[in-house]
Amino acid sequence: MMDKAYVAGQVESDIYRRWEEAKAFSPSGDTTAGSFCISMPPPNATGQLHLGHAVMLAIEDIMTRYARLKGKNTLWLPGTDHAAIATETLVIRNLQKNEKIADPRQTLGREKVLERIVDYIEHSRATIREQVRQMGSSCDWSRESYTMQDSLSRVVREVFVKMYRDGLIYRGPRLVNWDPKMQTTVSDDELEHVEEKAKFYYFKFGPFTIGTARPETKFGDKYVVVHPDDARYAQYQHGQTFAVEWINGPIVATLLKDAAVDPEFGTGAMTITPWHDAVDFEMAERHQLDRGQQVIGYDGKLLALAGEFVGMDIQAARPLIVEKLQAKGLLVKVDDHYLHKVAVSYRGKGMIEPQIREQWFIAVNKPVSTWQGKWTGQSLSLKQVLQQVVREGDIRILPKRFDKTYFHWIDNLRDWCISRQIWWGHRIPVWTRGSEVFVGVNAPAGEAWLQDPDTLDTWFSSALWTWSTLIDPALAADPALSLTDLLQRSPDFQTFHPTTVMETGYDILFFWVARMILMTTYNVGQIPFETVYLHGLVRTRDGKKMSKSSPETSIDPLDMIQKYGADALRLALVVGQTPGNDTKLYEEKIAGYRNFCNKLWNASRFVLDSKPDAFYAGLKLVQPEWKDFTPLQQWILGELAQVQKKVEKRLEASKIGDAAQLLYDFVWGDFCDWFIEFTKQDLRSADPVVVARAQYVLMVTLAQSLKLLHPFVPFVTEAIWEHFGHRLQTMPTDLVHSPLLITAKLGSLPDIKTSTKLQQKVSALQMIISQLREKKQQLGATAKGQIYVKVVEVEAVLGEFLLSQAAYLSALAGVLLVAAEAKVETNRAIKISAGTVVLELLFNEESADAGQQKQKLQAELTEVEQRRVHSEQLLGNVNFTGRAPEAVVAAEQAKLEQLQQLQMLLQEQIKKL
RNA sequence: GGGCGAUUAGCUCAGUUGGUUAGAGCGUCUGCCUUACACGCAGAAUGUCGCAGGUUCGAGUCCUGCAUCGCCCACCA
Repeated sequence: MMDKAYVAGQVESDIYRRWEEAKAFSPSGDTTAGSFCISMPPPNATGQLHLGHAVMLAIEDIMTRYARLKGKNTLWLPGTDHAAIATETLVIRNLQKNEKIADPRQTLGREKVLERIVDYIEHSRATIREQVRQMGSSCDWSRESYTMQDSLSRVVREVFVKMYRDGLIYRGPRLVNWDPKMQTTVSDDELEHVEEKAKFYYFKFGPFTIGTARPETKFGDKYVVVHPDDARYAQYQHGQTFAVEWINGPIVATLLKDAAVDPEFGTGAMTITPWHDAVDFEMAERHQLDRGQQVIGYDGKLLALAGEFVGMDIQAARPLIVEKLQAKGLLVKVDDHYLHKVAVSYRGKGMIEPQIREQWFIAVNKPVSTWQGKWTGQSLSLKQVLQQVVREGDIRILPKRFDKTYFHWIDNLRDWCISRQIWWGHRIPVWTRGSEVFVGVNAPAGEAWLQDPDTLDTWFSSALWTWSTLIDPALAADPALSLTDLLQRSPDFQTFHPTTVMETGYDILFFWVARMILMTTYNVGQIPFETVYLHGLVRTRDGKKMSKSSPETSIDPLDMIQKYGADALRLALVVGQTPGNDTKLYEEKIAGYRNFCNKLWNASRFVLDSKPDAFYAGLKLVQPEWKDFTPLQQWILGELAQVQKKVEKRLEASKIGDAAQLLYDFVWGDFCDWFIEFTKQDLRSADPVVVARAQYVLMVTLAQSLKLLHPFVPFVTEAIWEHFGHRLQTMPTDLVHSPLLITAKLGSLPDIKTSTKLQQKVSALQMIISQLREKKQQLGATAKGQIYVKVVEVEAVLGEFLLSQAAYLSALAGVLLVAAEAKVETNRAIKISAGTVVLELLFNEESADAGQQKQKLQAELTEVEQRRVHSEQLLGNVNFTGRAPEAVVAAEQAKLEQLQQLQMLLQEQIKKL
C-alpha cells in the first residue's frame, strides 16, 4: 500500500542509491539508437551548490534521461574545476583569518600553500559531489573528472607544448590587466566596469592643454596626441618636438596625430602613458614608440619616477600631485562631475592597474590552423576557425540571437594571455637554465633548470574539458604514447566526441564556450559539441540577481530540496525556462510543483491501490483491441499518444519547459480531473470485464505518463514505479519492463487511433458538464432535490454521443439526466453552447419572470446576429478564401451554420414567451 | 557610443507560420473533507495585450517611431 502523501525527503536518497547500485548512469554500450553525451560544466571545487548549478543540473539531467529513454548510449560526465584564482584566494584568506598567518605565501612557501589548497579542495569536492547527487543528477560517477587530475594535467602540458612548437604560444611584453590586490594578471573577460564619479583635470602641457583623470600616471609622459583633422592643432606637424615644463621639471615632448583621439572630448589633446593604459599602449605600438616607463609598482604604489611621491598610494598621491602642478601654474581647471568607468577584477573586485609584463599568450590572428572543415587547403587563424564553425552551422548556438554577440566578441578578440602569477593551477611547462629554454611535457634532464613560476589561466584547462575527460587515465599514464595515440586509443573519446550538447549559462559563453571551440578545433580537429544550449540566470521574484550578500532574497537549493523535494525544484527551475532568458524563482512556485508531485502520487495510488490484491488475483486480462475500449477510453489513449508526440517534438527542439508544461497539463487536467473521474463510473460496474478494462486503461496511461515524466521528476516517478511491479503481473505482457524506471525504454503504445472527431465530442461533453456544474451552483441555494436536464435540441451525431455518455455526464455534473421524452415539471430554459452544439436544458426550478427572460434572450439574439453578419462578410471576402488556410474557412463556415441555428432557436423562444 | 532582450490578469509567465470569444499557475471570492489527493475538488471574477502610427478582410502576433526597464560589448584619456 502506498502512503497517503508523497514525502520526497523520505525516499529520494534511497532511490538515488538504488540507481547507483544498478549502475544505471553508465552508458549502456548499445549504440543502435546512437550515442549521446554531455560534459557537465565543472562546478568550482570550492563552495556550495547554488541555483545556477541547480538549473544546469536539472536541464542536463532531463536531456540525459530523455536520451536514455530513447534507448541511446548515454553518458553524462561529471567533474569539478580547480578554479585557480577563486580557490587560492579563499584558502589564503582562511589561513590569514583562522590561523593568523599574515602573509601565508611568505611564511609557508609554495609547497606548503599548495598542500593546504589540495586539502581544502578534497574536502569541498566531496561536498559538491553530494549536492549534485541530491538534485537527482544521473551522471556517471565512475568517470568523474577533475581539471587537476594527472591525466588532464598531462593533456594540458601536451597542448601547451604542441601550440608552442606550432608558434601559437609565445612570450612577450604586453599590457596586462594587473590586479595589485591579488598580485596577478586578469584576462579581459574577467574585468568588470564599474561607474565612478571622479575629477577630471586640465593641465598645461607646453602649448597644449591636456585632459586627464589620472594625473599620477603622467610623470613620464612625453607624447601629446591630437586628431589629424582637428583644425585647432592644424599648425602643428606630426612628429614635431617642443619643450614642456612638467611635474618634475622640463622635458622635450613630441606631437603625434592619431585618429583614435576624439576631438570632441576634453580639449582634443591628450598625453599618452603606454605603460599604464591600453589605448595608449596600442597607439605607442602603432607609431613604434618606446613603451615609456613604469610609474606605478605592482603593489599599487608609486615608483622612483614619481620623485618625492615615491612609495605613495595612488589615491593618496593624486591630490598632492595636482597641488604641485597647481603651484607650478600648470593647472587650468578641474571638472568635479566627471563620470567614467573603472575596471575592477571580476573575482576579487580589486581595482585593475594596467601594467606591462612578460606574459604567455596564445596568438589568435596567426594563420596556422589545419582545421579540416569545409575549408581544407586554407590556412586559418584560430579566430577564423572560431567564426567559421558557427557561421557554417557545424555548431549551433541556442538561442540563435547569441550568434551575433559571439561574432562580435570574436571580432574584438585579442591574443589570449594565459599566464597567471598565482601558485594554484597547472604550472607552465617551461624551464630555463641561463639563456637555455626548454619547453616540454616533462621536466628536462640535468641540473639547475628552473621552471617558470607562473601557472596557466583556469580556462586553459577547462577549454579542453569535452575531450580531456574522455581520455582513458590509464593510457595517459604511459609517457610513450603521444596525444594522438591517447585520443585514438581511448574508447570513450571515440564513442562520445564530439559531445552532443554543451549546456551552460550564457554568462560564460566567452570565458568558456568560445575557448573550448578554439582549443578543441585546433588540438583535436573536431568541434567540441554540436549544440550549445545557453540557459539564463535565476533571479528573485522582482528580477534581482540572487547574491550571497542579501541572503533574505536568495534561495538555497538545498533547503528547497529538503522542504519540497528535488523533483519540485527541478520543475520550478525548468518550466518557463527558455534558452537565453532569465527565470524568476520563488518559493510558492516550488510548492506548486511539489503539489503536482503529490497529485501524481495520489493518482497512482488510486490506479494501483483502489482495488484490493484479491481483485487482481482473479484477474487475467488479455490486451484489449481498440474497438473494445469505450469512447472515453479511446479518447484518453488518443490524448496520451498525442501528448507523447508533442513532448518528444519539444524536447528534440530543446523546448524543455514547454514539454514539462504539456505533461503537467495532461496529467493533472486530462488524466486526473477527467479520465479518472469518468472511470470511477466504470469501476462501479458489476461486470468484471468492464472493471478490468477500465483498470487496464488507467494502468497503461499511467505507466506511459510516468516514463514521459521521468526525465523531469525522476524521484517520484521511480518511487511510483516501484509499486507497479506486483500489479503488472496481471497485465498483458507488453507492459512488462525493467525493474527500474530509469532504464526503461519509452516505446510507443500500439494501435492507437487519435480522432479529432472524438476529441471534439469529448470536449463538448466536458463543456456541458462544466456549465451544468456552474448552473447547479447558481441554483444551489434555491433548488431542492434533483435537477432534471433534458436534451432538447442537438446535432444528431453529437446528441447521440452525449446521450450515450449520459451516465458519465450526470455523474460528473451531479445532475440526473432523463430521457428526451421525459416530462419536465417546469419550463425555465437555459442554453448552453458547447463547441458546435446547442443544447437546451430544462430545470425544475421556479418559473422566472417572463419579461426579464425575454429581455435576456433579446440581448443575446442581437449579439448572435452581429457575429453572424461578421462571419458572413468574412466568408464573402475573396481575399479571405484566397489567403486563409482551408481549415480556417471550414471552421468559419461551421461557425456560421451554428450561429444561424442559434439565431433561429432564439427567435422561436422569444416568440413562445 | 554600439548591440540585444523585455513590456499580455494583482503576481510569475504561455501565446506555434497573422485566423473562432487572448490562456495557465499563484493569489482573491463562493461552495465542498464527494473513500486517490485539503499539497485536494467544483465554480466565479479580473485584460484599452507599454504608447502612437502603418500594412491587412483580419494584428497580442508583421513594419516604423516613441517610452520605460534590464543585460552585454566598447580605447572618450
